[in-house]
Amino acid sequence: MNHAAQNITQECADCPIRHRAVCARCEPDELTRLEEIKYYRHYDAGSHILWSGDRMEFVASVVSGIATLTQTMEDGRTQMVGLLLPSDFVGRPGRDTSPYDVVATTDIVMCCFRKRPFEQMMERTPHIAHRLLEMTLDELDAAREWMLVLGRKTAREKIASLLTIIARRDASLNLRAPKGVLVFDLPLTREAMADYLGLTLETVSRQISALKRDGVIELEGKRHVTVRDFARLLEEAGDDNDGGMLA
Amino acid sequence: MNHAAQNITQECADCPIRHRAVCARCEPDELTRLEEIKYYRHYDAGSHILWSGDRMEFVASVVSGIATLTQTMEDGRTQMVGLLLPSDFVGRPGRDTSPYDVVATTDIVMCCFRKRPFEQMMERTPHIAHRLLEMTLDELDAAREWMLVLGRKTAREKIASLLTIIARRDASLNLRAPKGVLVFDLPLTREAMADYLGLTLETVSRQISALKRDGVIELEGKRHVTVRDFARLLEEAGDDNDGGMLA
DNA sequence: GTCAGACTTTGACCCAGATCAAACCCGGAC
DNA sequence: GTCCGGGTTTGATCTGGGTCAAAGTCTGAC
Repeated sequence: MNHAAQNITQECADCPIRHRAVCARCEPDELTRLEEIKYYRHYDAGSHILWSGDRMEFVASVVSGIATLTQTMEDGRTQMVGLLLPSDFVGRPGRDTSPYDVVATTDIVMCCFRKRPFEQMMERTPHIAHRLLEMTLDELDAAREWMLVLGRKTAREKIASLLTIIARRDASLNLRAPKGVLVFDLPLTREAMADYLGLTLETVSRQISALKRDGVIELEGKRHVTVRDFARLLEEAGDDNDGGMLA
Repeated sequence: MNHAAQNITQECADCPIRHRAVCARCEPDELTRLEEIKYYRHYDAGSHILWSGDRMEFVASVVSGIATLTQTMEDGRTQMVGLLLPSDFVGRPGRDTSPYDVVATTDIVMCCFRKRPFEQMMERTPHIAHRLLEMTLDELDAAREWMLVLGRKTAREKIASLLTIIARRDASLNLRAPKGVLVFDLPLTREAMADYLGLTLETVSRQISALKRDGVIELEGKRHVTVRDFARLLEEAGDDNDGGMLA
């Protein structure tokens, strides 16, 4: 488990969903109601949280650890369609089954709410429904952004785009690094990255080596990354906007 | 404008959103309120309905014609991230600007609702908010399904997947064809298909020719398609489920 | 009818990324 | 310490789809 994730665990110890997932504007009594129906689940690295087609009996937010959403074809080709980092929300009120495999990439703790009571609460408190719509729209935007990556970017741009995403996520939690320099651990194996990017693991490895050789990133071991010039990384990603990271 | 689209125009003449977009369960008085704030817009083929970053002052459903959602990189590479067919909904309550270009592919008629009154109505009638969440989840699923297509499928599978989608859409409207045989017009140029599939227009053309040569589809002119064996097409698409098309 | 322009097809060639194969690295079990 | 196995890197080669180029088709204006 990486350092940033541990932070989240602590930050969210009393009420994980307060963090970013559901309750940005919760009144105290609503928080209390959420407290009453919540419980925790732990999964080991590598285990399936949900299989595609499984009945989903809960919605949840990630407390610590990493999970992925993947789709798989009969012949085994797989595509990752989402990455769940601490504070992310999983599950869809109003739907019975999961359309994807949800797999724990690291040991992971989820803060769960049984679906029925959660849905009932949604009906009572419209702003939670509103917040959920907003989160779904964010996910939709992210998915469509990723369609551009998958459909039109080169292998090098794809890697840079992924690093960008992970860096942004981690950096918003990890404020220790001096401004402009981002330090983080890759939460995924080369193979998982490949499945996210529509590449092979060999190509991922080669492109990471190339970015290192060209001074875009520094690597310590196989997972620990330092980015000294985030603007440069964005350029490599073929990204025109900075998502608010650069003042 | 193709025949199916004309059908929709007639079906929806009195209240387009009643069709499938927003109002599946509307009470009569809610329909009346919607009637009061709706108006129509016409766009010519090829014109921009919204530019990326534009302020959106309305939400709308497509009455007739086709539009696309696209993202473009600075160097001109473009990726289509959504296809708007008759009865589809555009616009996101709670968001101010469009993250995508919305372009009319054919002449198109939209049934629009000014955003503010629409949002107010959403607050008054929770089931519309609920329906909107559902539609957004559908879009999210479609986007993620498409990520698998973009990331992991071959050119031939991509083309077959696109035909599958268009055939399903059109077939649900066009009940004249004998069971099992689907007949429809391609609503997109080869270039637009390429932008949807993350290919070049030459590759699209070659793969369509190949599917024709192999008897998967029949072509009359450049746009009119007959599919005699839908299961075969699904197989070519690498798709395991039939989305309920085959009994 | 015929001309212009937009769309499409087809061919020849090339290259980014896949595939196949072999080492390498490193942490944990013993 | 040594061994083992999963993850990673690197090299050699192959190929699907991109690129460049030319020709074909259709439609609508005149």
